Amino acid sequence: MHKDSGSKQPHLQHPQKSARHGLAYEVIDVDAFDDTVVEAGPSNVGTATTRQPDYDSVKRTPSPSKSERITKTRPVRDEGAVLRPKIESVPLETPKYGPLIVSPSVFEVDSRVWPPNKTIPYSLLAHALSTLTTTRSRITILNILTNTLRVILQAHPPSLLPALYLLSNTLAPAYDSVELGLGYSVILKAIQHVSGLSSGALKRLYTKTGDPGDVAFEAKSNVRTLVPHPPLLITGVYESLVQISKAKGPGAAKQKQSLVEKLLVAAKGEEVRFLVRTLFQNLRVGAVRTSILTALARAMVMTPPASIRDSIAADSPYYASDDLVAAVKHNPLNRLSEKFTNAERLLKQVYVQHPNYGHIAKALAEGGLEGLPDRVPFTVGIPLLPTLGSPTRSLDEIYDRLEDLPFAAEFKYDGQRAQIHGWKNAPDGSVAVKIFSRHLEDMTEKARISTSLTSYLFFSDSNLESLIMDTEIVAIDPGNGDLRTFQELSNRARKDVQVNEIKVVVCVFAFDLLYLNGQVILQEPFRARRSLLRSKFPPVIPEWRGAARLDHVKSVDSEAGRDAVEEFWQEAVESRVEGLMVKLLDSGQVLTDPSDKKDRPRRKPLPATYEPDKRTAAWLKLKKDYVTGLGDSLDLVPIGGWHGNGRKHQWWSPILLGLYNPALGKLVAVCKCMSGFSDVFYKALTEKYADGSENCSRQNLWDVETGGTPQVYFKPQEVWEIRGADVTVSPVSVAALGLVSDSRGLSLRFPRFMKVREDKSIEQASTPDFLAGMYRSQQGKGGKGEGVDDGDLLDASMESEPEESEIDLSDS
DNA sequence: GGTGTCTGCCC
DNA sequence: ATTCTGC
DNA sequence: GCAGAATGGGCAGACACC
Repeated sequence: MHKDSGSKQPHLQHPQKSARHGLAYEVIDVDAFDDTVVEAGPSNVGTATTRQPDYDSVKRTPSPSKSERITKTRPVRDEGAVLRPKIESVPLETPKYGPLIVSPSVFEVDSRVWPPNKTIPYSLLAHALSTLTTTRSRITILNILTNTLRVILQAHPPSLLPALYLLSNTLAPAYDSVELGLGYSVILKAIQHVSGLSSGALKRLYTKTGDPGDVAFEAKSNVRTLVPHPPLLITGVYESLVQISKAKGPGAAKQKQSLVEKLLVAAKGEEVRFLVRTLFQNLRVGAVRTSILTALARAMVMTPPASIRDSIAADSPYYASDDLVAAVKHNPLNRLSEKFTNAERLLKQVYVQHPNYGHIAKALAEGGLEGLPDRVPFTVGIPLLPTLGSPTRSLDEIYDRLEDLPFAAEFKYDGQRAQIHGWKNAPDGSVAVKIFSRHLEDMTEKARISTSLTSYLFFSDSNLESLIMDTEIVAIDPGNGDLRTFQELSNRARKDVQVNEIKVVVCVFAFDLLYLNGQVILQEPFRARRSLLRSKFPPVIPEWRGAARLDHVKSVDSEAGRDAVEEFWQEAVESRVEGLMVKLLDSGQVLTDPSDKKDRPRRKPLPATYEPDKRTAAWLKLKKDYVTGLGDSLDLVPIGGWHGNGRKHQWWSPILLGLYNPALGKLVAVCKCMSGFSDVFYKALTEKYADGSENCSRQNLWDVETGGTPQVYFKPQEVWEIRGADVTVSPVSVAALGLVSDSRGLSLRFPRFMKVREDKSIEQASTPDFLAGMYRSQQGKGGKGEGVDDGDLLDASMESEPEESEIDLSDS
């Protein structure tokens, strides 16, 4: 559910026929049973949660059928070996857990609850996650996670890796492309099947809670299982998820659903909530990745696994002796925090260069923290997390932040980030290439053409042994090399790419070099890395027009003077690029607070090294659409909305926005928007358009034209300024339909709310003609390449383009 | 076999 | 991607 | 300033359904 809740998702709008396929269950009328029925019993995990089951929405179901009201579900087939403990028997009762929400210095792993080498029940994680939801304090969150991992490290180290995956909403390293292939549809069918509730009841629960895990928890609290299930184990749940990910081919959806149902049937109490959140890959407990790494480091400091305990040196910078732990109870300001800091820095450094929990968990079990970077090293073929840029809003701001430190300003192309690895294999000298996306997915196959280019680099330079390059892959015109749009790049095939069937020609714009011939060069300043990149890898324009080109990003250095930089920015604005990336060339020092005008302002070091996983202040991005007056602004009317999820569940979010079509006197939907609203604004908005009030209806009362169907319609009455990066040709939008394409409308990329236009009435909102003009004006820039090429675009040359002054309505 | 739905992943 | 929020 | 959360448009591919 973390992805989309609008028209693309059913959003529980289409009641499902009650699913009775897959694993056969008997749905049993609850009235047929009395309290003597064997019950799994409410688990005693999650004592910290304050949520209580609320049957309201179930009771309010209009004339519920018996079977959908309160039911029991009895599995009539074997529950599947995956969920069964394989080695030793595990007691059916959930263990009594002590509180995890205490300082690690006073927390003790209770050996009565946790005898060594017993597999750990999933209920420990559910308990931990449930405890996490009671706080927003970073310190407390870290304490809870640290204590949880200490239990695992002491009692059953083999559970560590699956626990890390379950806590981090992942199944495998990103570059291993393991996917659950589960989403809204399958999971809700499974919940429906297991709970026996109608889809209408689930829909009401979902609207109320805004969380599928909460829906499952409440739905299942109505169900009492007849057969007590052995407890879910951390290892077992993880294995089940892997099973789900492996279901492929015809019948896969049913197979996945059946595996989900087995998990749901076996889950008790809070386990249900977090299991379902895990299936949605959105745990929503305030801990994603950094917190988990930090907690793992701290857990290792305090409770190293037995396998390495004997080999710990007394003077280790990482491990806390029993004496130290005892001392910290009386004097918190001792060296424990120093050890935490050391361990965190070490573990994070290792992870960002080798993001693989499997390798890290194994190395920790075998040798602990000491020497970890040697056992989990930087490795060509394994992606490192990329450096990211911080947004800025003007060149002035950039000069304020970097002062007179030299920098390079580079074109920021609108393509796809690609980290290219290439190396020669030792035995036969064959060349291997891997290409990774910004989020470290392996896209070698999709980027076959860039893979060939990389191989070519090795063939043309026999001294080349290995490389890792940071690049942007951009669609280009094969004839003249003109830049093409992101949308066109997206048309590339992603699987089974045949080199002789290339439809989208690309240029690989290289902008950084991280590794060369066995040498890690992250620690070199950008000037040195760039110089190596330029000298070792000159541009390549192959003769065959379908082949990928290699080029360097267009750039200018600040040493050329501010006028040259200003001019370069103007060039970027006029070309089909997103803007500039400004990068510090040499490490230096900058003001802590550029607006601070004191005599002796504080300064902080600013390294020009490659900083994996950092949104560094040494890389500043300046995008056209951040700059007032340059981006595409539309004045749109809020015409509908959806119930939000998670922290926004009490508000309308996203909001559907419309253009005003003066010819029809009607509003036409363009896009949804969920960004740019403050909580205060949401609150006021949700009150103004209160569900059921005269301003808000389930029916399309005000006759607006919508592509999809919002959950509610708003009475059109106000105008908002909405900023976007680009106008896109949309397969779903009905806005400006027929003006640019007969079959497709127009929409907005990266829409966000700027402000209410108090001065405008809805008749003064932007029109379809205006939007179409904006699109054409955008197409006119940066060469002649057409952004969309499937023949249904209308000839723009006959239409008038709006004057530049008409484009920006943001201020007048 | 064609169309629609769902999912994951680019930005 | 963008943006907001709490710590 | 970091970390986390909510969710935008839009594409290909896999599968479900008819």
